Amino acid sequence: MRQPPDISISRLAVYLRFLEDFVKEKGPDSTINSEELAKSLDMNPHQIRKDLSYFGKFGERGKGYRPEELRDKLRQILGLAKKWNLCLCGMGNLGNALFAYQGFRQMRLDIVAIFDNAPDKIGKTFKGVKIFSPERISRVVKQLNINIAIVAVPPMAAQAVTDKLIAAGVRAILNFAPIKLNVPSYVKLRNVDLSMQLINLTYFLSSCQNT
Amino acid sequence: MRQPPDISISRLAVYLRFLEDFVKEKGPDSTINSEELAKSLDMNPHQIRKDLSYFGKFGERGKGYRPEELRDKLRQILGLAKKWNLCLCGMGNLGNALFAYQGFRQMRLDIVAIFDNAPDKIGKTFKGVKIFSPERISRVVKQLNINIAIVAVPPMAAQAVTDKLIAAGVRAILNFAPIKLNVPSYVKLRNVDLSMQLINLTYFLSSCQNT
DNA sequence: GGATGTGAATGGATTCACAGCT
DNA sequence: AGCTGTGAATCCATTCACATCC
Repeated sequence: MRQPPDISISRLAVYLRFLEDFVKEKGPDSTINSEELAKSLDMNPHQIRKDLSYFGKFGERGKGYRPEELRDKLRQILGLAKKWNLCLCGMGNLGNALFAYQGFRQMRLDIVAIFDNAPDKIGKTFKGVKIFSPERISRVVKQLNINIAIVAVPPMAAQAVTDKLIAAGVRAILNFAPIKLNVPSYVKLRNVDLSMQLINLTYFLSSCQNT
Repeated sequence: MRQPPDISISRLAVYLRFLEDFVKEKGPDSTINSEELAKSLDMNPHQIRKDLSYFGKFGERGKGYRPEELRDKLRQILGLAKKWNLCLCGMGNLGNALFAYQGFRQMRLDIVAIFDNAPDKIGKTFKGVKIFSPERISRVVKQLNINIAIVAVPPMAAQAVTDKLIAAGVRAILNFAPIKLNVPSYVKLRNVDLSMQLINLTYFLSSCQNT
C-alpha cells in the first residue's frame, strides 16, 4: 500500500479527539459507524474509512467501530501512547497562549522547558516550568530529553533558535514565525501561519461584494 | 478559466508578505522574477506563476515582476486595499495572544471590539479596545461595522457565540475552538487547529523510530 | 535572450461502488 | 441485511514544457 498522506494523519488526530470525548460520554460499550462519525465531524464517511484503511482494519463489518478500541489504536498510530517532552521558544504573547493551551496537555504533550532571551524572564518559573536563556538550549534539551520544539519567537530570531535546537537533537519543530526556516531533511517542520488564514476571509468577502 | 483554489489564495498572501518586506528593503525600482521569489520562499517557480495567472498578468516577459506593482495588485486581489474591522470573541490566553499579534495589524485587519463573558473583564478597555458582554454582539457588530470575527472561546461556548455573530451580520469567521461549527453557506468559515499540527510531529517521530 | 503565462501531462487525494465479512 | 475495507474512477492541484512577448 501507499504511504499515507500527511493530511490523513491530521484527520486521524481529529477522529481521535472526537473519540476521546465520545468514550467519556457514551461509555466504552457503544459502537459508532463511519456515517455517524462523519456527520459529527462534517466529513465524508468514505474519507474516514479510507484514512483508517492506510493503517489497518479497525471495525467490524455490519456493526461499526468500538470507540474505545479505535481510540487506543489511533493513539498508538499517532505516537500518543507515550509522553512527549516539548520546549517552547519565545515567551511573548503567543508563547504565553501556547503554554496555557489545554489541547496539548490532553494529548500528553508536555512543555518541560521554556527559552526566552529577556533578562527579566530568565530564571523565573512558570507553573513549574523554568525559563532558560537560549544559550542553554543544547544542555537543557539533552538533559530533559526534549524531542519537539515550538518556535514562537520574532521572525528575525527564528532561524538562529532553530539551528540551536537542531544541533541539540530536536527532530520536530512547530514554527509560528512567518518566515521560511531552513532545516535538514531529517527534521520535520510544520508551519502555522495565522494571518494567512485571515486573508482567505478578506478575499472571500471582497470577491462576494464584487459579484 | 477555472475558479482559483483556496490554497492559491493562501499562497498569494505569502507572496504579498514577502513583497511588503522586499519593497522596503530593495526599493521599488528593482525587479524580481519567479525564480528568485521561489527560492526565497522555498517554493516552485511554476506554482507561483500559475497562482498569479488565475488573476491576470502581472509581469513583463523577459524581465520579471516589478515588486511594488505586484504588491499593490496582490493587496487588491486579496481584499487588503481597504481596512477591515474585526471582533475577537474570547479574551483568554489565546485571545490575548491574537490581540497582541502584529501580523494582523500590518495587513490593516483591526480588532475594534472584544467580547468576553467574564464579569471582571466586561467594561474594561484593552489598548483602546473595549470589552463587551456577548449579549451585546448584535448591537456592537452593527454599530462598528464589523465584517470578520475571530472565535477563541472554549469549545462549549463556540456555537452559541457563532450564532450570535451570524445573526448580527458577520460573514466570515476564523475559529480556533476545536469543534465543528455549523454555519450557513453564505458564511465563510476557516478553522485553525493547533494540536492537530503537533500530532503530525509525534506521528513523524514515532514512525521514524520504528524504521 | 530571457522570463512570463498557460494548455497539457502528471501526480495525489477524494469519492465512488461494490466485494467481502459478520 | 448492514457496514467495513478497498480497488477503480474521478476530481483537483502541481509540475512541465513551450509558445509568447518584451
